[in-house]
Amino acid sequence: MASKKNHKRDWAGSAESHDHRICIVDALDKAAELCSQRGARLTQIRRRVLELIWSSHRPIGAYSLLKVLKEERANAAPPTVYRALDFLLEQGLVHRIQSQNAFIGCADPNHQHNGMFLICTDCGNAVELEETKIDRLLKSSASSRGFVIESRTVEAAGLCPDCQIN
Amino acid sequence: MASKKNHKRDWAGSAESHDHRICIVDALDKAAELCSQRGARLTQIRRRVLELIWSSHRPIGAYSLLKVLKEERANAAPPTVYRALDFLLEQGLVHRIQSQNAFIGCADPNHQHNGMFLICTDCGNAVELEETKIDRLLKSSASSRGFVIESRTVEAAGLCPDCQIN
DNA sequence: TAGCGATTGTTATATTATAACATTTATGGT
DNA sequence: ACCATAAATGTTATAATATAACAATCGCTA
Repeated sequence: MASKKNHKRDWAGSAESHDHRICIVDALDKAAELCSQRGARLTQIRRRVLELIWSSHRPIGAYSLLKVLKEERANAAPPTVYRALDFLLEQGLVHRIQSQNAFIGCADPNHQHNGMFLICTDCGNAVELEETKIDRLLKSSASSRGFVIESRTVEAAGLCPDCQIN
Repeated sequence: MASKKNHKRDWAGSAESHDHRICIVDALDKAAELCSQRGARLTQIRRRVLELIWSSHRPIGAYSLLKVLKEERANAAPPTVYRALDFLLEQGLVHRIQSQNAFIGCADPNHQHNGMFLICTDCGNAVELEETKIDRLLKSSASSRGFVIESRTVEAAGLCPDCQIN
């Protein structure tokens, strides 16, 4: 009957590897600080959406966010979420995972960058990499064809250490 | 009045850099050969969808394909296109461009691989790279975290040589 | 040529995302 | 404090992408 596992235990993510509550608080604090420095307004909605996104290390979709928001704010609608996401993306506080049409918190919002991710196909968790070498290679490969890169998507799917055990 | 250019001339793509008709014919021939070898059926619909995808070097969306198909086959519907796309993706004859929900012909269908692309934000053309170094780096970066990659997406957006001129 | 699996037809619907316009809220200048 | 303004949010509608489910047909082979 091949029961499909669906880990709560987390490689990147939750109780067993770290206290995720701190993860969330840190992310929100840093976001508040950055927005303040930039004169950008981290409103209630935006802050709450960011918090929801940080509620796990799994990318989360716009309509999942909406579902939760609706319980708290009866008039939440798709634009409510998408506008908040637009803001958070602009501020570099979250990244979009193109292969999933979903969103995840940025690990290092201090400097603007496109994320680079390892995404577990089993537990769903994602970790952000910073591999300057890959960017350099990609840039030089592009350059050799006269192409100038403005942004890029790098997403790898596979099995995280925890999920390989099974 | 900043008129928006929209090149027909092509870096990767059409009349000025190569005879694209040959491009299409080659792709279809190779697809037929591969499918035959594999005992996979390149039916009329599948062949036609592949041909439409190869009609330019721009990634094309499922509903653009559908629009054309409908002119030829009154009963074409979304599943018609998506099934053909599923087949072509399985056979490695096309790649999905995640950042655009669109599809493009595979430059080298002989060996199964995920594509790696440079996509011009101006003219829309895409070229497929093969950078084994990037894959090696990504693999080793994943490996150092105990992660095993099964597939990946690498897409860079920017300006192709032609479109930088303006 | 009967049976079977693969392919296609058909209808309906799920999921993701944006357009357009109305209303409310926050903020700086006076 | 008050007003003008821009920014943010509310609201309704719809566009764009993708899949589910079941029926009909096709093509191979036993």
